Parts: sequence; C-alpha cells; structure tokens
Amino acid sequence: MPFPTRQTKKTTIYDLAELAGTSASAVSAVLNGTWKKRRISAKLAEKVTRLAEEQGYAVNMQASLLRREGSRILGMIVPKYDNRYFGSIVETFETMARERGLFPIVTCTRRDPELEVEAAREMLAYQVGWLIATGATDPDRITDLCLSAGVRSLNLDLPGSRAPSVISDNFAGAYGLTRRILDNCRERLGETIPLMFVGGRASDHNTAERLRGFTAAHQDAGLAVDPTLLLPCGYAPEKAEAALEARRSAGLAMPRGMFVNSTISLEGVVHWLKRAGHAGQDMPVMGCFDWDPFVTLLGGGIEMVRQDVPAMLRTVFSIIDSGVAPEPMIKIPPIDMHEWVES
Amino acid sequence: MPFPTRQTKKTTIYDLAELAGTSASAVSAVLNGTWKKRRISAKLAEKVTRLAEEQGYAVNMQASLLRREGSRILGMIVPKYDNRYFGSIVETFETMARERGLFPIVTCTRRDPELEVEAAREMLAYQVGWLIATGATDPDRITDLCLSAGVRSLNLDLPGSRAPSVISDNFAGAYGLTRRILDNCRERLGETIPLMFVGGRASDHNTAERLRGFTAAHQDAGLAVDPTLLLPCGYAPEKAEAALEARRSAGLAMPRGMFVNSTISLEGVVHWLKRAGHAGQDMPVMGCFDWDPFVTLLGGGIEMVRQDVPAMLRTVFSIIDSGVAPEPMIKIPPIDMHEWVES
DNA sequence: AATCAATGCTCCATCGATTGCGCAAACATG
DNA sequence: CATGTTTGCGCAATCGATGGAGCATTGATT
Repeated sequence: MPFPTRQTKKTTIYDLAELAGTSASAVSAVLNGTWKKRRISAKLAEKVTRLAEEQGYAVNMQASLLRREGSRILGMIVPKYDNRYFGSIVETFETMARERGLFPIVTCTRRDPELEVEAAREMLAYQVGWLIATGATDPDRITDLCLSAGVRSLNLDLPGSRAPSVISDNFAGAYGLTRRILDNCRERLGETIPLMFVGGRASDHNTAERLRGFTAAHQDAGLAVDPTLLLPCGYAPEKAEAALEARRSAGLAMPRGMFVNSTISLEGVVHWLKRAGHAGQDMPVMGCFDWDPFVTLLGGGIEMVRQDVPAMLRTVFSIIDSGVAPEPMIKIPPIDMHEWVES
Repeated sequence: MPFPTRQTKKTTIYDLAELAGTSASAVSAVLNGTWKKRRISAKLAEKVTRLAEEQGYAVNMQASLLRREGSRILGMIVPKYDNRYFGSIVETFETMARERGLFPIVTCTRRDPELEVEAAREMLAYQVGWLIATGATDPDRITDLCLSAGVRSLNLDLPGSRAPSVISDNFAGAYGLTRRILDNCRERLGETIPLMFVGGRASDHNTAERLRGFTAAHQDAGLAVDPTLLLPCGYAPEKAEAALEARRSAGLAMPRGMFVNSTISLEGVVHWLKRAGHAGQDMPVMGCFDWDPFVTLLGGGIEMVRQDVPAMLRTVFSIIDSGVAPEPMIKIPPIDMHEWVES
C-alpha cells in the first residue's frame, strides 16, 4: 500500500489576520509577545492566540530572522558521534542553548577537513550568531571564515590561535593518568616500566600536550620514555590495531603498560589484545584518556580520565553570554576515574 | 587578557552588485548557478564570483529560503547521543542528507515527551521539508503537528500509525537473540532455563515486539516464560540496576541467563553484576539487543543484535527521494553479532 | 465644549535573495 | 534600410515577519 503524504499550504500571519479580522502586524505582535508594548488589547490577543493554536500556526523563522537583528542560532561542528565524550558535548550544548532560548544546530564532520570547512560555510549561510568548532583539524581556517562573515567563533576541545579556546588540561590529565598507570605497574608487575603511548595525531595540540604530560610523569618517576613505544597513529580503532600488529610482526615484544589516547583507539587496542591472546592475566596495565562506561566494566583495572564536559560548556556559554573570553585559552581540569576493581 | 570578537556587517548581493557595477539580480543569478538560464555573460559571472570570494560572501539562507519554494532542510529528532545506535543513525543521516544537497538539522530530546514536541515545533518553524522522528515516545503527536503544518514526516526506530515508519524487525531480532542465548545456556550451563528480560518500556512498540520474540523463542524451545523475570524498567542504566537490586533485596535468586534490551540498560546490568560479585565465572549467560564495540570485548560471550542502520537510512531516504513509502511500516532485519570468544 | 492623553490598532518600509517580465543594444536577414 | 532575433542585463514584485510612525476612538480634565 503506497503511503503518500499530503503537502498543505502553511498558515501565515496574514491568514490569521484575515480570520481574526485584524492586521498582520497585530497578529505578529501578539504571537511574538510584544503586544503589550504595542498596546494590543488582551481580548484581541486571546482571540489571535486561539486561532493560531487552532490553525497549527508556526512562525516562519526564515522570515522572522531575516527581519530581526541578531541571530538566535548557535552552530557547532563536531568530529564524530561515536563516543561518549562528543556525545555528551553535543547533548549538553543543545540543552544549554535551549535554556537560553537559542536554537542549536550541530553537524558532524567525520574528521574530514574538507567537510569541516564546508559545514562551517553552511552554518554561516544559515546565519549562526556563533560557531563552536569542536575538535576541528584546522580551527584557524574556520575562525577566518567566521571573521570574514562577521560571526563570532570559539574552539572547543582542540585550540586555535585566532579565537578563544576552551580545552581540557591535557598536560595535567595525562601526567596524572601516566602516574596512575605507573603506580598500577608497580603494584601488579612489581616494577615500573616505560609505557606505550597509542592513538591520536602527533600534529594535534591535545596529543602533543598529552605526550608532554606522559613524558614528564616518566621523568618524575625516574624513567626514560622509550621513543619506539610512541604510536600516535590516528584516532580510528583500525589504526591502533594496525600499529600494534605491525609491531608484533616486526617481532617486538608486547608492552606491559599502555597509555591509550582515546576510547576510540582503546577499542582497537582491546580488540587486538583479545585477538593476540593477551586479554586475560597477560593483559597490560592500561589507562585511557577519555571515559566510557563499558571500559569501566571491562576488567583489568583500566584507569581513565574523564574530560569535564559540563565545566567546559559552562565556560563556553559564559563566553557566549558575555561576549568576552577571560583569556585566549582556558584549560579545564579533567576528572580521574578509577576503575571499580573486583574485590 | 580579554578576548573580544568583532562583529562586522555581512556582505550582501547588493554590496557585490555595487562593487561589480551591476545589479543585484545579476549577482544572485551568478551565485546561485542560474546565470546561463538568465543569459549573464561568462565575463560578468567570473567577475562576480571573484568578488564574492574576495569578500567572503555567504548567501543568506534565511532570505533565500524565504523566497524559494521548497525547503532544503531535513529535520531529525533523536532521543539521546549516548549510544552507538543513535550515534550512527545521526551520522549516517547527516552524510546522506548532504550527499543530496540537503541541510540536516538534528536535535536531541533526552526521551522527554515535552521536549520532543517542543523540538518538533521549532523544526517546523525553521521550515524543514521533512521531519524524521527517531525513537519518539509519542510519534503520532509529532505526525499531527507536521500534518497541520503541511510538512511530511517519517518515524524511525519506533513506529507511529499516521506516518510511514522504518524500524528494525524487532520480533525476528529478539527471537534469534533469545535462541542464541538459550543455546549458549545449554552449552555453558548444561541446561536451558527461562531467561530474564531487562530494560525498555513495556509501553513502547519495540519492547513489546521484542517480548513477543522472546516469548516465542522460549515456547519453541519448550520453555515457559517466567513472568517474574520480565523487567521492562525503562532505558536508563540506573533503572536496570535498581530493578536488579530490588530483586536481590527481596531475596530472589540471580538469573543465570539474561536478555538485555539495550546497551544503555546493559551498562546498568553489568555494573550491578560487578558490584554484586557476579562478574567472573558466576556471570549469567547474556545477550543484548543493540551493539557496542566494548561489549564485544567485555568477555563472557555476550550475544548482540546490531540494528542495520545503513539499511534503515537507505530506506528513509528512498522515501524522501520518491515522496512515497511502499508500505506504512517497513521492518529492517537486524544483524546477529557473535562475540569473539577467547579460545 | 475644547483640549489632551491614553488606548487600540493599521500602514508601510524593510530584511536579502529570487524571478517574471521587459528593454536596450548587437547582430542577422532580405 | 527595415525588420526580426539573439544576447545581456535591470526593474520591481515577492516571500513572511517586524516595528516605527501615525491615525482614529474613547475617556479624562479644566
């Protein structure tokens, strides 16, 4: 059975004006709440409101925004929806935008630099008032687009140099995480050993900072970082898996302690460990920069760092609300997550 | 250091017209590609294009869409971003919309019926051409809103009665999953026993269908379903955990086999199992309706059903492209996922 | 009764892009 | 040279909502 869907004409304020026997501007005033200022009687207001309800009227935002001055739209671009971190960023962003009567538009760019720029252009065409570039591969390119369109922008998660940036304190987070992994090594392996670092892009700021924290923690523990153990192979699970597999087929030993740079990389790491038979007692001592509930439940006492999304977005919105950022780069301390360990 | 961001005026086609020494309509024609039809010379076209580039011009979609007839915007509402299923729905939706030159707007309603309606209204105000209601608690309410606004709508994941619906074949998926769990019971426990059913809402179509599949599989295995083991307690992890804890404190025995109705419920279940000390050898034989990579890696041989998101969205877009649905409810078979088991 | 203020609304320009219509100029044809 | 035809572009109305300005009523005041 075919199932066509009719396409009726939309009700406008002119239709309502006709039905109510009044003018379009009166209807407009009633429906956008300025009717008291414009001295429309309560009686007419009620009548119009009732008619609007009956007719299922919805204001045409296109027309409304065209006429109004400032845009009520907030744009956000985000790399992926496949992990809890970005998922909660988007969810929190939408909630906070709506609390302010703003309309959030979010779009995902799949870590594709071309798509990132394309999406930013589209958002500008839709007259966003702000553009939040989350985890962008080239934040400054987006900032430039926004500047030339007269739109304010912010960087989130990954910093840029030409717009205010709100990011995690990656150095401190990585330093603490590394120390916790090393402590676990001492406890479980009886010795501290240089850890492997897997995942992320060496070119991005966050990975660089995390490597710096990783290195500092090693030094403070009296350990030298083993450069052959640094594998910033990208974010996709397959990349991490391939990097580990390459090491194995080169005859290199399995690392006994690991710092994994995201849950999405961890996915590849754990998969490889299972396939390679290192999943049980033989599992390395691990930590992950990012949080996922199932990782908590994975066993093996994996340490995690949970980025403080609510604090990050409170900061983002305080900048949006005030129009001013206190400093060009704001670092939010992440939260240590100790895995619940079987007793 | 304060970090203010300037807000310059936006370039319009009138600005470009002035710079190029031509009219706004010529500029418009050049920039929207209709210039050949309107017999604008290639020379002028090139000049305008160059100027637009230089000035960082972006069309004002508000104005453009106001004048144009059909909307190029697709709206989608989605309950949550906290699991792989909805994440991939959104990602696939955005990708496929963009492939068609359409602009996707997605918003998350946190399973809140009020917010759902509110979000739908907002989408209508933004003149979406279609509204895809994903996992809506009250799809028909949204359909009605759309109908009265003359906007076409579709239901995804959870069906409604007044708009075409694209959903998973929940009965078949649950039937197969239940059989697989029962098979694993025979293998690991030496006997097949009635399973527990945890998570979801008894009132929603999917949960009802899955319960039907669950029941049919029990019958076909010669087992009676134990009604005290049916716990459709909602989707939040805490709900599942609380339901299990309530059973425990009532002195009821731990089930030895479980059908969990979503990864998000599984999160609560696994957490409870760990806390209650049932995580190791004592872990029940489990299956989950939905897929998550870390669950694959969790151990314990958890069977999963992965809903076929690409197929579901291909179907959605074939309806959007053609404007016609072959039938009111289209069921997409989900995919069995067998956990990789340690050898 | 005349004046003034308050009340309750309407008129119309405007936001930026689109598009039907039409008007010159260039060119072709007989 | 007169009459089409093509090329190249501009004019002005339009989409729906908004808000400044202004115009009738009604009521209050002296």
